[in-house]
Amino acid sequence: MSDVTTDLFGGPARRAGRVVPVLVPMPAPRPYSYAVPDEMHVEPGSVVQVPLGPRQVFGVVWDGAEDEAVDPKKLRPITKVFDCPPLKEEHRRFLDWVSTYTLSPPGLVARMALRAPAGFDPEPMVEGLRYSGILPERMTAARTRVLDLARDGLSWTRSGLAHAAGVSSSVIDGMTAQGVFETVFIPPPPVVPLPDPDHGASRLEGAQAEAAAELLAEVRALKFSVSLMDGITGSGKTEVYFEAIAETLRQGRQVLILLPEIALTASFLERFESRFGAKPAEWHSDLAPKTRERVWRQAATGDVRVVAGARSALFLPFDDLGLIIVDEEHDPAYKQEDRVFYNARDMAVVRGHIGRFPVVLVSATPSVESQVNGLSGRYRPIHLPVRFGDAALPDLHLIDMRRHPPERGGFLSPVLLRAIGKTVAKGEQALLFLNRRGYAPLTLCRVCGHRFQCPQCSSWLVEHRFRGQIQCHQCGYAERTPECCPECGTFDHLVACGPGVERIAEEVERHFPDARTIVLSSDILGGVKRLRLELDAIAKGEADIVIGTQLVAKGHNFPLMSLVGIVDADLGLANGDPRAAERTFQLLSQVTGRAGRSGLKSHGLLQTYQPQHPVMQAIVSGDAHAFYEREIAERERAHLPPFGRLASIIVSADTRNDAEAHARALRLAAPSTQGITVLGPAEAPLALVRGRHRFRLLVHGQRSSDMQGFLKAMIAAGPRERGSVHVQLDIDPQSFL
DNA sequence: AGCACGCCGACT
DNA sequence: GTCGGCGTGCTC
Repeated sequence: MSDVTTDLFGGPARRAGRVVPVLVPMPAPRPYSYAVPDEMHVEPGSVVQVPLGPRQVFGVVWDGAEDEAVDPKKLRPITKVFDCPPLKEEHRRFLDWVSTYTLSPPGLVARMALRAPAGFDPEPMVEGLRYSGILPERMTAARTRVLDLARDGLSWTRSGLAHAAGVSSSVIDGMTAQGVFETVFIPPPPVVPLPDPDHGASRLEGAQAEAAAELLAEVRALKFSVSLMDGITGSGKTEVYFEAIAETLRQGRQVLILLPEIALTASFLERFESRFGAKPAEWHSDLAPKTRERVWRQAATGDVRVVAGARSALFLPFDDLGLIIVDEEHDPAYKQEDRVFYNARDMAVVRGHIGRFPVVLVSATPSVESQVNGLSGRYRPIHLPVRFGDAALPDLHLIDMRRHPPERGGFLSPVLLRAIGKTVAKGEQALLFLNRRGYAPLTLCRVCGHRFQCPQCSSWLVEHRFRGQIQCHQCGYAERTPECCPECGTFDHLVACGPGVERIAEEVERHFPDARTIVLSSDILGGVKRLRLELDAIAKGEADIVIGTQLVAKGHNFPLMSLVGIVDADLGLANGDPRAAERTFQLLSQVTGRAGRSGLKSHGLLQTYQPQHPVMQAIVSGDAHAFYEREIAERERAHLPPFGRLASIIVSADTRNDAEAHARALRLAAPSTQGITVLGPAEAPLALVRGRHRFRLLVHGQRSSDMQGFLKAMIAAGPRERGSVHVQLDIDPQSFL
């Protein structure tokens, strides 16, 4: 190989001591410099191993501005270059962009693209067999079947051939011993078979066909675009975007389907398989290490055509990515809130822009900012109405709790109780939804008024009667339920305030002692396995009344479910979160959508003290558009995203006092800034509550450059405890691409 | 982010 | 006398 003239790092190589920048997985502000040993070939994007302090780490050879000379005495040589495709130019620009946008060190962003230790070297060849032309000494029926397959001269794996011929592998071994096969080395099999774009194509009609045609046109245009596809559950969004995937596959390009982690279910994969004849490669946090490496590598080589993954899949080193689908685009799980703070939905848009390919955002209840982008024409809106002849939507009604109060000590109104009774009597199922785990969210002493509070983070301790514990849902602190008040020592005067699912179950059992009642919440004893069993049991009709938290909102179909009761539809409306109304709308839409999917005439009843609230009105009238319009206007008034003309800053910290203190300092650091919102510990994400002296700034605004200048000044001037400032720019990325 | 170094409290 | 908590500083 010729050397000097092909040096990719500008000009002839200085033979003695070529130096390249390398991004290492630590929070340095820029790449470190390493010496390239003679005879070693590296180029920008090469995945390498380098010494860093006392250990060896993975890194990526970078490019860009020449960095100032580093003390040559510090310079150490690259240990090794991995034999894998270098990260592509567009991938590197993407990582740079994410680093700048999120104000995260580039090395930590690059680390997300290298999350497959040991996947960087090629997989070893697999030992295989090929027919040698020699016949076995004696023919048997089993041997004939094997030879019929092997005669084509292609290579087989030992177990693959045995399986295909329907014989045991000892038949193969016997033939091998007689020289029927010669050993060959074949490339390892792909992690998933190739998907066939024309495998299970179904004919789409009406609105679905029109929507698919629009997406197809975007794919064929071979350029950047963002489409926002909305339509309620059952309107066939998945079938429509499958058509866009098929077209991208026909172009020979790769596809990424982003899903919130919990939506990556077997049922989604099966749906994909029945359309394309093969499963997509999966990518999520609890993938087996071996599989993880293979998916990483095969995405890089192009052997994997479709990846369905959680947000981190966005950082895979695709060979030729041609389409990203972001399903459930409104889902907050797309936000990563530790180390590098980013929203995968927005970064997907950025990756599409850099790679010049289409991105499709999909949701039954789009986020307000995406809706705005759809309305303004920045994203192309595609609306799917309900298909004619489909199961009717549930018939939804509000229960005004001021007019139909529950009996003393209860939480279920007589109207809802009557409806449950009727449903159960018909042999159908009722779902009661309350997004609150445990028995009661607050316990207090009736004698002295003491309230049980978390000693670590100061939120209320939630009683879990079934486990005999009081727990902090913020930080995980738990203790045995005390029998007396720690303040005044009085026994038997502790009182539970407010309902949780366990308490609703108690009330239901009191009214319907003969009904089979199940409580479903994420803290269920027996974990995910038990949960799956319970869900199957419910689907088979082995329960009459199901009481569940938000985990019943997703996915599962209960064919016998004909009543949904929302115990407290107002819960979540008044928690200080600027997205409270939006989140409630999304959650309640999902839950009420659980009924009415079976052909049974079904009903939804929402208990509320605020029947006039826009969320309640939007849900029962089915007029989502009116809700969005109002919500958008509301935010415009409050200078909240996506319209904040001035920066809007949200500070959250582990105590409300800390948050207030930070906010005061921010006002001092940047007096022109308006709209500082302070969130207390209840709203602070778990990760931040756990680490002490950490706070988070959520900055909403429209222009990234302004935001960043402002933030840098503020960080320099503001209070900073051990450098642990985390910043999330919750801005529309398109406005400053 | 890791990891070493270093300085004060309770224990095999 | 040591073990071990986490504060501080460094890595091309």
